Amino acid sequence: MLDIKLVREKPDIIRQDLEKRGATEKMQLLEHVITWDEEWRAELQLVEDIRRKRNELTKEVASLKKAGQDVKAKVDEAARLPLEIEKAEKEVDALKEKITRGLMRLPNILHESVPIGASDADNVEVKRWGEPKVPSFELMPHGEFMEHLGVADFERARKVAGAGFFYLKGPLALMDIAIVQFAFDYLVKKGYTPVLPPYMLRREAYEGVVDLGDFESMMYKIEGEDLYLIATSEHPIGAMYQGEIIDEDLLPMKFAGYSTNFRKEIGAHGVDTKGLFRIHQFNKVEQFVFCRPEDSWQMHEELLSNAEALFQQLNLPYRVVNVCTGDIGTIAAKKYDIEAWFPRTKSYGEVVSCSNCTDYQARRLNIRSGKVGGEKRFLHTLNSTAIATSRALRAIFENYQRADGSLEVPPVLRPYMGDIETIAPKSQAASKK
RNA sequence: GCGGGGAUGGCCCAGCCCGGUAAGGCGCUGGAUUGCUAAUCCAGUUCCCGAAAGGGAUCGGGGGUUCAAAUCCCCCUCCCCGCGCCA
Repeated sequence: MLDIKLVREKPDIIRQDLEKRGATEKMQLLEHVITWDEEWRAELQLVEDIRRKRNELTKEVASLKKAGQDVKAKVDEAARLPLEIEKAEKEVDALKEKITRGLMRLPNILHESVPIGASDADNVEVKRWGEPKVPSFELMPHGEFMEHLGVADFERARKVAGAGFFYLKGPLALMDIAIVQFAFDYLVKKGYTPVLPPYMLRREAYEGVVDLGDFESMMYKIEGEDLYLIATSEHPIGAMYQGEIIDEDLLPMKFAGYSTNFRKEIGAHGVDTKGLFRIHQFNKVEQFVFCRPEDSWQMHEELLSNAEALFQQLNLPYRVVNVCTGDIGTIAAKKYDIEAWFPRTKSYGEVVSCSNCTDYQARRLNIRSGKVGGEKRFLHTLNSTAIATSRALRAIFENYQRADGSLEVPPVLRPYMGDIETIAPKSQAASKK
């Protein structure tokens, strides 16, 4: 959420930003918010004048009573005021509500380095790592390959839960956990605090992290309870400090969260329908940072480099893109995506999303930093995928696929998997050193 | 699910029975003073509008009674303790 004071005092900053985004309707919304705010302040003045009159009369009544004098005249005069107050107050509340809703729909102010563009096609590549592999044989789609190896069962998952679910079995189940451990080991060494958060949040907490109006269509809700299954551990970790004031000396607070994530909408179906690219449930290690405003841009780079390090150690080629105005969404001031190389489609696909939300999320969550009793300000929040096992597994099952129909286990994962080097058809035949 | 106890400013806590300016402590910030990492004293320390003077709001949330509600009445939410159920 944007600061109303920014709207009031420096609307041109916001206008320029919306211009960059080419967001015409938002531009109109901004002008409305400005007008509503003026009206609100005028109306507020009115209410407060009446209230003041009432407060004066109330005091007079109190002192007259104390002195044992007649209060009837004053009481009669005061009795008329509540109705007036109520009327004007309704107006004030309605305007305030409109303003708040408007503010929440206005997007964050972009960092100057965000490229201008209409869609993900205009994202700007800023880095490329690794040699994209061009296989000498025809690769199986990862889902099919997993079934071929007998380590995943999508059919039976469909039978019991519907499309978009999976059973991972044998070495693949181990590999999923191995990826998580591998990522945790790396981040913990870097000073990140591991967190296992609640997998469900109450509506009120969820409203703090996302606009449920936009988001609800992809959320799973528990029937008969005020609980939503989380779509990412970013949400419970962000909500963790809702309404609190954090001592600046404790910043930055860096977390490595792990959870299963639940999402209803899984988007377009296509060749890779069978598999782990778009699913209702997946596992992810997430980085989340609360920091001082002056540190957030440096933290943003740190989060990206952590995620990069994981893909480098897995030896999965990737590129980094700076996400453009048309693709960035409303919350982030700047966003990098890491796109891993998928040799079967000979294309890069999104595996990591790394955002600096500046104070936009913190204002909505009402998380401030400072010395208690001293000056307070909204802190900055950042979030980034460290690694999502599902998408990493797809990349692994393409990049490490062998012509003989087996899979080479990435060396960095072997210590977490009983040192197996290969997964061959018929999972029980997985070979050892 | 049943019974009981709670929710007051950054934190702790008084006020509620009996309606009339939310007391006190801790912490923090600024200042004064003193020859010493300290003590003492003073001021400030929720939010909103306002250039300021000043004003307004605020006691978990919502409604009601009243000239006036932290306080009285009704509804709701959450937390804690015990019991029950349970991995």
